[in-house]
Amino acid sequence: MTTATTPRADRKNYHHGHLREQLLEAVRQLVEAHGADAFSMAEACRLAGVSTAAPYKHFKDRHDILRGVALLAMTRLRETMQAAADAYLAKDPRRIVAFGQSYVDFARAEPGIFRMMFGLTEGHARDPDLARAGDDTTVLVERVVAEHLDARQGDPQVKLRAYALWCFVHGHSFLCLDSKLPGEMSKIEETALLRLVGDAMLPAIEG
Amino acid sequence: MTTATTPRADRKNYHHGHLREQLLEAVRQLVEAHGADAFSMAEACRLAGVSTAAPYKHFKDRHDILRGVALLAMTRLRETMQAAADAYLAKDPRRIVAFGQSYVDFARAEPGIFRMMFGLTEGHARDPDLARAGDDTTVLVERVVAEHLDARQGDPQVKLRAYALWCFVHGHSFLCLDSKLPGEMSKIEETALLRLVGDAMLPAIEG
DNA sequence: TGTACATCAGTGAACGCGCGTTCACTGATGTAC
DNA sequence: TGTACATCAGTGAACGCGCGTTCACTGATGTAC
Repeated sequence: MTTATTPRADRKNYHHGHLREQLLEAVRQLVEAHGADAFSMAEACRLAGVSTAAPYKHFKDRHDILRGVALLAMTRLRETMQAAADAYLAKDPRRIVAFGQSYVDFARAEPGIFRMMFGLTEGHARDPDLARAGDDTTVLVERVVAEHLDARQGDPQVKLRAYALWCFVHGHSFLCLDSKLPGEMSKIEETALLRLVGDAMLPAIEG
Repeated sequence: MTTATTPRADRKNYHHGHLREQLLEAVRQLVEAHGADAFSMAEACRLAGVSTAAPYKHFKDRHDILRGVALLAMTRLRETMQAAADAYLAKDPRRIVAFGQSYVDFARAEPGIFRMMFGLTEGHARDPDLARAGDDTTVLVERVVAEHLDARQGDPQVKLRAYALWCFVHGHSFLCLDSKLPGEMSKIEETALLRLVGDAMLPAIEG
């Protein structure tokens, strides 16, 4: 949100003060604009208004800074999902729809970042921090599904259904970004879609 | 499959004969190995055993050749799915499972290509040939779902359910690649998952 | 069948480019006394 | 409060690199006569 780019000339102090944060923000913008593989350290430095050597005081290399951006985004996504869930009581049927919707909305709002989060294939893919962030999201999904079904969170049936639901929402998000949608899917139809899937998938635990 | 790399030295003739095909194959390998953004024309030329200027007799630029690879892969994926569907009678409940499984199997067998197909964001994303290939796949999914439900293919309910199913399979594929799977999901569990989703989602058209 | 010629798929050398990273350095800040 | 000093976040110049693309060219192939 705060994009206060500070060109070298404009800066008062020799020391930047918030370079780490500002580099992460600059890379976030670049990834969103040009994709994860097209961003360059040089361009990020230009955006942040520092020399090309400055980032190496805060990050090991370009993979490291990208990993940092992905980690922040993961956290942001989870907080968004959490907020969507918190907006409803546990047994409200609208809750699970809003929960899934928040995921899709995030993907649509920040397609470049969303793609990056799930597209890192190089060394950073196996980063423990990123893995933990992913696990946290898994736990959140399982908790919300368990509450929806009024079931125990550890129940294998809950885990299976939570995963199936996540697959659906994740797939829909990606297909949206790729515009593989059949025609154009309005917000209303999307809500219907989410509800259909929720209704079909979730109560099945009793049967 | 046929990876007959022909280094310049080994080649008998001045003219290559199958350079276009061989370049596409070389790029396919490189994309699979290093990702869509990491492949380089130069490396593809080395693989195919020609000078770096040769490709420009067959492709406009690097985007053009990447688009060609994506198009071939799209076709290959659709044929695989078609074959999976053809292996069962229309009303066999195993058919829809095998159909979805073929999609996931393709993603797992060629993760780099699969990622590329759905990750092109630059100019080629709006390529008409690619769009048509995507539409063909949509039609195939809708037909198989319609046959499974013994319903008319144009039925909006069929379209909706076909899309929901595709979302699920697509999302599962991506999550597999990213190893976001809860624990390790064996082939058996995956079949159960696919069947669960099919059972939950597809008969719902009557209710 | 033989020859002249148009075509065009290949060559290889060259270009300019922007990149990631390193280096010895500089100067602001915080702390010990 | 004043001074000496360690720390470390910044600088800017330089490096080597591989890339995408273009160029004038070469030589194999197919065709018209």
